Amino acid sequence: MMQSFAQNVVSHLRMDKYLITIVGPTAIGKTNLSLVLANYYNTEIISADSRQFYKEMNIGTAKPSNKELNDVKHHLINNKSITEIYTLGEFEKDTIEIINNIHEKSDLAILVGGSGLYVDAIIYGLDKIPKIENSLRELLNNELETKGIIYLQNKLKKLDLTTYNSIDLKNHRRIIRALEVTISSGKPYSSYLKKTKINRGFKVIEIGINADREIVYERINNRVDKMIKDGLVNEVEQLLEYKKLNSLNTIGYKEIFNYLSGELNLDLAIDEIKKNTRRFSKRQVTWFKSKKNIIWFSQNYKVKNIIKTIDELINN
RNA sequence: GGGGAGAUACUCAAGCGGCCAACGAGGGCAGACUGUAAAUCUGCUGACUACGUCUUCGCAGGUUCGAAUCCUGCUCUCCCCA
Repeated sequence: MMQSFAQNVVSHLRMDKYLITIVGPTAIGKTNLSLVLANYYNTEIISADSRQFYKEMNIGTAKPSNKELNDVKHHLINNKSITEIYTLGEFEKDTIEIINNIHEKSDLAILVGGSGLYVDAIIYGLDKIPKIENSLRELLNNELETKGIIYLQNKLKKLDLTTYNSIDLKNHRRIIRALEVTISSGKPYSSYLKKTKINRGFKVIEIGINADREIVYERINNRVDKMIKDGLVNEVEQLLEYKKLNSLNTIGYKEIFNYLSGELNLDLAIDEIKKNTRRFSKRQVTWFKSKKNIIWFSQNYKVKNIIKTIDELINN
């Protein structure tokens, strides 16, 4: 018995485990590809999409259909309520745990999503930073309102000169994050950023899909039109009382809130959703372009070529 | 037919003799990014053989050292009266 246990350990150690990541701009077809691959490799899918966590948001987040969710086991979709705060750190912890569980059964797990930062948190890891009191962020947001950004900049200059010199000082989000960590932990934010290489115990194969911009834009337009047909306005109306929540500061929702409040007519709101989605997709492309390990496939990709690429990497 | 208002860069819109390649907004393009990330923020946006040069502010002339800004004529648009 001991012997077979040892053998198991050995074979387990020798067998490399993989994480396939699938990234690319919104509406490009990531969900679809992930389903095909999950079926082919008989494995499960983890979502790296910062809005698909929320169970109250459906149409506007272009989640996989219920059928698709049932066909293949999905993780981190509908796992949170819009009223909860789900941090990147928690996402990292949850995802790693899920990947390890999948790897008990399968050599390969799939992470799909358009939230570049979230994917990076899994591939490269986050430095350990203590948890922050929620009230502190509220306090800093208040100070931003009442005293202005210069005040916060100067505060940061005193407390963490390194960060002051390296971040975009016009971006209040960056300043507030640095300040809340520094104030709450008593150590400068910059002292936590060590960029330590993590060892996750699995290898990562990064797959990117993209298309010519006109094609992406066309897909975006079609998708938005379909969301409206599917009842996006009604979905957003149900969430009206939660309008202020961060989770609802989301393309497709904020524009419809503006429609419901009478600031925009519906056609204009739809155009705004399309425009904001185009800009979002551009930001995604900018982010992913800078990632050196992504293997890109263009609009005419054949799934079998992707599988061939993955298999070659695994077998070498 | 008569009277009035106006024509500015991709769009809207300031400028009303030099500080104007021309405020601002929109749109577009490019980029940043370690716990709010579908968020947040930044830069560029007349042409070029680019710390310099060239061609622009309806068109054509004129005044002036100098015009998008003043004058004349023309074209077009809008409004009012007939």
